[in-house]
Amino acid sequence: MSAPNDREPRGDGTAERVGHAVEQVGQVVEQAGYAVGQAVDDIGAYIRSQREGAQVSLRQLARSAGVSNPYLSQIERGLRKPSAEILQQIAKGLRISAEALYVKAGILDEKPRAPSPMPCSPIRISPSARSRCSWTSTSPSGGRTTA
Amino acid sequence: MSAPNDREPRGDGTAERVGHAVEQVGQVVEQAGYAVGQAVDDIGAYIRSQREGAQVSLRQLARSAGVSNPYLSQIERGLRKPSAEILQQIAKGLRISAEALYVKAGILDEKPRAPSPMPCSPIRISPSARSRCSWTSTSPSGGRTTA
DNA sequence: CCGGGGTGCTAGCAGTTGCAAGCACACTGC
DNA sequence: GCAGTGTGCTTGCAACTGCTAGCACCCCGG
Repeated sequence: MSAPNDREPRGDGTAERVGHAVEQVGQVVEQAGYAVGQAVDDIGAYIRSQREGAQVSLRQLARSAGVSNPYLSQIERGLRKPSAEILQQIAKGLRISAEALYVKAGILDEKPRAPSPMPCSPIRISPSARSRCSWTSTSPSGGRTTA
Repeated sequence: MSAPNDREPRGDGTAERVGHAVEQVGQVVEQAGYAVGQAVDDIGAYIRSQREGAQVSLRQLARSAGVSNPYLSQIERGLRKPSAEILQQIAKGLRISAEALYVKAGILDEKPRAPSPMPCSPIRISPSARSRCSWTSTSPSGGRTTA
């Protein structure tokens, strides 16, 4: 059994337990890396899976989406990070909602939400709301707020 | 009265009427230009109005949003077009929803919508759905589809 | 063999994005 | 006067985005 021996073994039986723990830590790290890698590649892999599910070639989707096929290839492989506009075009080409791609890309939350500006809307400013919207705890002209 | 005379006057009274019509056309074109210009500057002007409504300086918002203040200035003046990520950060700084800025920037629709991929979801592929998802009216290997 | 169609990817490049360094100006206190 | 703080903006630059031209490969028909 290839037990890792990167530290001094404390005893005959302890070395096996340490090796087992190290092995578990390695698995956890590996899973974390997989999760991080998945997040980075999520949108690209998702686009590819949608495209393949629709049985469409990369070039066909690129054309119907109005993006270049090399760029779509790079996006799918996670080499580039497309803008929202490109995602919108790809969604149109895939005939899915742009929001679905936004969510996968991490620029939109999953839950539908009314896009309302709050709480410091300029239309509803009143003296009491103004004090609520104060940004500096100190006086407006005070504080070391050099940019 | 400075009537525009870019065409031959047909008669003594017709010249005035032509000039009046040209003046009206000019106004319509001017309004259209204003609408186009407004659309381009919409997100920048909107961010500025929100910021001023909250009585926050450009630098204060830039810092709380985590973007550079020159860049925020450029965005407000319509000189640059920020990415969705930057819009997200600005929304956070303004304490408004990112969706509100996405809508103003034209990358999200006004109406809340569930981000569901449809109709060619790979999970729901079935023979009938597959034929519905066909992308080429001709046979898959036919057609001039050179990219 | 050839040419024609298809496929996905590589490489180089122009334009864009977002930043840091710095400027000019205003205001305040000594 | 000075120095210190604040304001918004200009400029130059590195990194990034999205593209075009081209490559290698596959399959098919003459």
